[in-house]
Amino acid sequence: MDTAERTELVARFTEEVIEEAEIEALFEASDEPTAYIGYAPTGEMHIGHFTTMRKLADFVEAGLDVTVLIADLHAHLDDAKSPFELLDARSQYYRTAIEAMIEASGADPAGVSFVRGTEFQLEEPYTMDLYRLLAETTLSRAQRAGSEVVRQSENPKLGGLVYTLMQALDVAALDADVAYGGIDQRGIYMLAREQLPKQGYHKPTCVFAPLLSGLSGGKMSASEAGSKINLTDSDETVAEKITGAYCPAGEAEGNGVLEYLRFLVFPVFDERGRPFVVERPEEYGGDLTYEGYDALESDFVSGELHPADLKPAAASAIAEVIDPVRERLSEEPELLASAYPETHG
RNA sequence: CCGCCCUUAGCUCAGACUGGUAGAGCAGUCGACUGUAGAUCGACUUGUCCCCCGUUCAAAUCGGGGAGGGCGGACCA
Repeated sequence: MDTAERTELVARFTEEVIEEAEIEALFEASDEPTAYIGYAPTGEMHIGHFTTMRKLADFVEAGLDVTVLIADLHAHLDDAKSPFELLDARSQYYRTAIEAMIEASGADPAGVSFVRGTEFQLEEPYTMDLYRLLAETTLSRAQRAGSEVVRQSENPKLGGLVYTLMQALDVAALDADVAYGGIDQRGIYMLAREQLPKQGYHKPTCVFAPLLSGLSGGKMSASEAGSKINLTDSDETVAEKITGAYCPAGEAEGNGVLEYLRFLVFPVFDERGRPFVVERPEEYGGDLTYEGYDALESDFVSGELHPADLKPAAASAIAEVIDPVRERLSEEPELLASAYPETHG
């Protein structure tokens, strides 16, 4: 694979890359540049995480050395979303779920390294850097950088601001050439690009995944069960949620069903060499088969493909993609039970 | 250490002064209408009124104590 192909693989299905030329330069300079993505083990993982994780398969295939950070300290620093006592359990659950998603995406999870925040964030080089950054960053700068990531409340804690600076520092601590995450992470990594060089580290290249729309329209909401599909949802539950999803005919913008197909189902089906089939009554024109997303979207936008026909097909495809992850989690029910005692205990 | 304020439905809050066991908006559920969903109509559901004790025939409401949260003041050799 040449540099152009590797770069294209890294950049596909992303929301933004800063800067693509830097990716090319990385591949030119090193045979195996490093990339990292961090997750604070807070709430249960869902399909949104899956679409973001799926890209790690692209990274691995492009020859990046990928590290996944399980940011356990962050999980508590962000408004104590995860109590200290549950950090171990949730970290284990996250790791297993993420490995399952990577594997379901067609990559070997053994090729991805896992690190927990507490393994290095309490050590001296890191903490000294943190204090330096703390001393040099204004409240409003940190506030702005983390506003899309850290929980915003009427009475914000200092932890949220420290969280933001720590994440910027994580990039350097893990020696990552590429910082990857959802587009909501943009503010933090822009701070990293701005501040890390001042502390003698290199400026990280950033790759951002899109944030998918919720099934009820608008943004996906963790607190709204019907707006997202969980990794543990049964086929029936997936079907119910997709059936109830906001899905205006002919409209691709903000259409969660189409987005799930585009960013999750098609890439995974493509990896498996499998087409996406829409079963449709003869009355409406009979079955349709799609090899790629673009053809489906143009049929949908033109009105050729009706939401009522698309939904059942999308539901079973999504269920199929999620299935191995759900299986994996159900093999070890104690993972979820101890990570979320209130809901799975 | 001192003082003041807040705590009512999943969420945001009204009701408290002038005691009679609780309301609105949003959310949610269900119908109607669309070959999906949404929007729009129509209907419906939801509560340890933060906890304990007391006054009273009767306490979300009054009195005392406590918990949690917020704000301010003081202290600064």
